[in-house]
Amino acid sequence: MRRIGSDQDQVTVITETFRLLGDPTRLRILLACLFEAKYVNDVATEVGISASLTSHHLRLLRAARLVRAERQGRQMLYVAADEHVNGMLGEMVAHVRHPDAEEEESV
Amino acid sequence: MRRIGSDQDQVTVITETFRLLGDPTRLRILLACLFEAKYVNDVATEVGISASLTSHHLRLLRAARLVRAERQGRQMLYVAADEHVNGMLGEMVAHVRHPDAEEEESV
DNA sequence: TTGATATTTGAACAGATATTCATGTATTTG
DNA sequence: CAAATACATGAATATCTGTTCAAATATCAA
Repeated sequence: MRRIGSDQDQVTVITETFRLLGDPTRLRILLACLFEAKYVNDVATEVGISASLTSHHLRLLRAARLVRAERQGRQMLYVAADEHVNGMLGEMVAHVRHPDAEEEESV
Repeated sequence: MRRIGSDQDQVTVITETFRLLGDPTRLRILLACLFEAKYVNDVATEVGISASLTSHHLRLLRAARLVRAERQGRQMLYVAADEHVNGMLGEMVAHVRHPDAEEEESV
């Protein structure tokens, strides 16, 4: 296995990407267009927020290459970027669902 | 594949965990005790921060079950929790290293 | 017990950030 | 052209969060 974290810049990029996923609204936006491409307004409606806020978040997700964008007429199609995003979310779900919690602690 | 994100509470827990990984200092702490258990002071020295700050972060990582703790005399051994953490970091690294960036954009 | 080491905890502050609202831009339709 | 639709953008703000410092706790040694 390759050592992770030896590169300083890489840690910066990684944390930036994790940080983006660390907001409930933004994660719901990403999940909304995980399996199928969607328009901004549809995402906004599905998540239950304004189109403006949706656009703000999509811009950040796009800059981090977590979603890709494509114009269709006057609408914009957004979809989750690559399969690593999917895999990462899968591992995270597996971690959260982890059964053998030797000690639970309320924050 | 199982659908992700249908459960509201699960999204909350997942974002909370992602948020913890989204801080450079905290991620470096986690990386420091990824492959071997380490004492707080050693982690602090390795990362280059105070023991106090290290302890603050380790408490959060522990609450999210990202690390496990074990007392050894008057020292505390911390180590990354399960293999999902490793897998998740691997997928994230793969995403960041992704070659086919169709369009780069500066934030 | 007293002192030293290792870690934890709490409060306070400074900086970051998600959200809202108003405005601007692009694209299509009449 | 003008009007309408769909997004994007910028500024302002209220909240959150990482960090520091001081003090507390725990464990061991003498």
